[in-house]
This record gives sequence, structure tokens and C-alpha cells, in this order.
Amino acid sequence: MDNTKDLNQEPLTEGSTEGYRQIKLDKLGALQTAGHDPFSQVRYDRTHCAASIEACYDELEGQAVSLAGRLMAKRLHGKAGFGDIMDESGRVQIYFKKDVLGEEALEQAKELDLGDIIGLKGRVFKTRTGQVTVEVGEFTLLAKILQTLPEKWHGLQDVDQRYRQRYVDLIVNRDVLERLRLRSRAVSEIRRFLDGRGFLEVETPMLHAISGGATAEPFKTYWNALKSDYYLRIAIELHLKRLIVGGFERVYEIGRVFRNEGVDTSHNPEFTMLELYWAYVDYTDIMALTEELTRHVAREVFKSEQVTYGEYELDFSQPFRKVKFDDAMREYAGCSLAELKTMDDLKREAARLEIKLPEERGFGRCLDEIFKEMVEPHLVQPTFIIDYPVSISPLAKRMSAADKAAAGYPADLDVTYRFELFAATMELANSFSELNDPVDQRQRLEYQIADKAEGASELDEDFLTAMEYGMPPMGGLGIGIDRLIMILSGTPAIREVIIFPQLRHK
RNA sequence: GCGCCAUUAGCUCAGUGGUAGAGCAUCUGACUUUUAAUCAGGUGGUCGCAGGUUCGAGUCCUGCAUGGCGCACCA
Repeated sequence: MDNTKDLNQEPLTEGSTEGYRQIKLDKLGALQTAGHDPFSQVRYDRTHCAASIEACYDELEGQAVSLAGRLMAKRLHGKAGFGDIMDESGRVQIYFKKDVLGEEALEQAKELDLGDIIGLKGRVFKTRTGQVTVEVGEFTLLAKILQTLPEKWHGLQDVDQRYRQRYVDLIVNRDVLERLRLRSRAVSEIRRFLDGRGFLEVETPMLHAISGGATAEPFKTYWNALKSDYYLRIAIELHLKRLIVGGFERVYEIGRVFRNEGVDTSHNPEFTMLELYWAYVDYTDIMALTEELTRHVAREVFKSEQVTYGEYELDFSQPFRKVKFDDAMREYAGCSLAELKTMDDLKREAARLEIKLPEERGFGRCLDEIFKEMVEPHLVQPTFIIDYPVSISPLAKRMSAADKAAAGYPADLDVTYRFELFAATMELANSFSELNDPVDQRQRLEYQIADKAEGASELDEDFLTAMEYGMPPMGGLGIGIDRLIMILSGTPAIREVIIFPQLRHK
């Protein structure tokens, strides 16, 4: 494209999309012809960030500073003009004046477009209205915008475009950048917290030959060299447990897992999980750790243990409520686990409660459905639901007869040492004293397959073999990081806490 | 996958079968402390895409695409 073409030959397109772009291309071409190619610049030395100019005004008044960032506003006044420059820290006003810059540089400044990236050196002062400002002594164009930024009042509202062009969203909707920055800090803080307690971060495969560790439909892929189907992992669990067999005693992984399911305000098909395993402790230790971790991140990163989340006011400052699964069912579904032993029991209660059970699914999935329908909507404040039935807990250890008696459960009720953490009716964490009996484990996984649970179509024999080498008793934990960030940042939409959420390819 | 709704200028939006609009942005001119700068004058449209009804469709109908919400799927 000829960037130096005469502007007068294209008078009719100036207001069109191509026209806007062509005008900027022409400006760029003129600069390049004059030997001022912005894209030849490789660095710009800064002394300050934008936000520090106002924050440190008392020390900086009258001082020379250098800044770099994006031009976000222009207010021209003939032989002078104001602008706003934005960098990651924030914005500061800049002032161009002919007396200081000279005629040629002032003209170049007036040619700048909203969205151009510039570096500048200047003197800090306050205008007569008291606005902290940098009077520009010299400036350099570091990148030329060719597109047009969205409007300054309303920004970019179109949800589709916000996610597809997240870079534009980030430029004009600064709260998005701030929220994603908090997310990163929270993840760092989680690592610090766990590292400080002797946990070792590890990385395990994302490509799995057998999909396991959770009940979910996997994404399938194909490994050409091996001529084999593979799956993207749906959980991290089974590999981390192998490490505990091998002798690691405290491990965790923070990483992406993939589940082949729909998108809604609390689901993205790829999401970030924290899983950790801690040898020789039980689920009550993990419960304490989970509560401590959650409160720590709320306090250190989000600076508040009270959060407004949609219609809810959540309070993380108080000890989290602990409710037995059985008690929650009695209270909200009006039936105890002792009354729910067969598929017929479930059908009877579902009919009474007017719940539609999933078709062609087994006992566990249907019991889970009743819990989800009747109990979960009540779990607003941070709440641990504890002691899940074995039918929906294939990897959790069975409660001993002594513990069941102590907790008041009937001797014939099969419950496990398991908890889940809920807040704002959403599941945040899942944990148990891990089953380490390889014979029982085999039976449970076979039951899952017979129960037609999704993803459970093939036994992971190597995992069972690992367990046969002896797996110490341990507590395990999984936390949905995206959901935790949603809750702690008060953002009731998972896509607002994921940098590039999944969308249909256009 | 199902239902409802949306899609008009770069962005945010109005437009109720009869000439396609506003604000911001952009262009031209004026303006040396403005800050949603101001003032004057312009440019800018495949009304998501494809059909149909009608003398006439941005508007009504059908299909498709993308998105939103709800449902379904989903520890």
C-alpha cells in the first residue's frame, strides 16, 4: 500500500472505516518518509509511571520526568493542547505548548491520534485548576494506532467484541485490567501460602491416555506418532496421587483442566484447578487449610473479608459453617440418607420434591441431582458440606464404624471422609481423606462405570497398580481457582476473571 | 441441543411499512491552563447474512450466523 499518496485524492472516504485507517496510514507514511518511523524505536527510558506523578507531586513539582504510554484524550487549544497519557499504573494529564515545544513539534503533537503510544520528557506542574500535569518538553511516537478506539464515555460494551478483542477491552475498560491483575496476584499468593507450608509445586501431563479423576466428559485428541486417541485431562488427581506413592509428601499443581461441556456464568470448558495432596493428614486438616487459604487470599489480595457478590453479602471473616450432608438433605430436601438407599427411593423422593432426575444415569448421579436441586441453592455463606455418601465419592475413604458412631450415623450408612466448600450457591472446593485401599478402589471405579458416570469408561490400571505399591493415608483438595477469584472479587461471571474466555470460532 | 431476546456509522444508541438519524470519534477552520474543553462547518451506512411478502422493508415473514438470558449438559 502506498502510504504517501496525496490526501486530496481520497476525499470521500475519510469518515468510513477504511477512511479512518487510511488517514492514519498516511500520517505514518509521512513520518516514515521524513525519517521518523515510530516502529524503528526499540526502547524508551522512563523515570516514572503515570500514577506516581500525582501520588508524589510534592517531591516532583518542577522536576523533569519521563513517561511512556497510550494517548487516551486530546483537548487542543490552538497554540497549546492537553492530553491524557495512560500506562499500566493509571493516567496523568500532559500539556503541549508552542512556547516550550516550538512550532514544528507542536504540529506533530496535534497530529497524534487517540491510541498512539508515545514516550515523553517534561516538567511537572499544576494547572490553575489544580490539575497535576506534565508539560511536555519533547516526545517520541513509539507506535502508531491504525484502528479507532471505542468511544470515551461508554467504552466498549458489546460483550462479544469485549471477549473476542480483549486487548481493546483492556485498553478502554480499565477495571477489567485491574481485576485480571488481582487474579494473578491471588494465584501468586496461593503459591506463596502453600510453598510456605512445605508444599512442592509439580507439573503432570495434560494429555491422558485414560480420562479419570473426576466425572466429566473429556475433550478427545489424537496422537499421530502413537496412532492413539488421547484425552485432555479433566482432573489432576491420579497423577498427583502417584507422586505420593513415590514418596513426595506434600505436592500441589495449579493448572488448566478441560471439560467438554457448555458455557455459562460459572463454567468455562477450560479452567484452572488447584489440587494438592498431603500425606498422613486427614480431611479435617485439609478443611482447616482450605479455610485458612481462602481467608488469607481475601485479606492479602482483595483486602476484604466481606464481599458483595450479586445479590449476596458474603462474609469470610467468621469460621465457615460445617453441615453434614445428611443434615443438609434432611433440612432442605426433607429426607435422610437412611431413606435413600435404592433407585426406587430416589424416584419416590424426586417425585415428591418435583425434581426431574437425569435419564439413563445411575444411583449416584441421581442422588447428586437431588442434592444440587434442593440443597445447593441454600448455600450462600461459606459452608463446608461434610461426610458425603460413598455412592458419589469414588475416591474418598469410608468412615470407620467408630467415627460413624461418634458422629451419630447409623452403622449401615456408607459415608466418607469428604467435604465440599460452597459459597454463593457455587461449589468452590472438594476434598477428602483419600481412599488408599486398592481393592476397594477397584470396586468403586468399576461401580462408577456400571453407574454410567460420564468419563468413567475405562479403568486406569496403572493408578490401581500404583496404589498396590502402598499409598499412605492422606488428605487431598481441589479448588476451582476461577470460581474462587469470582467470589473473592465479587464478580458473578466466570468470563470476567478469565483473560481469554472461550467463544465460538467466528 | 431447546426457548426468548438482540444485531443500524469506528464506539454508544434512537428510528412504531413511506427520503437512514443523534452523541462521541474523525476531517476543515477558530482558540496558549483545558479536563465530557468550547464554537462553526463537513465526511462517514451492504441497517448481521440469504430469501420471501408488499407499489414500497431498517421495520412484517422464513432460514442461517454470532451473541445475551433462561433451560439442558456440567462434582
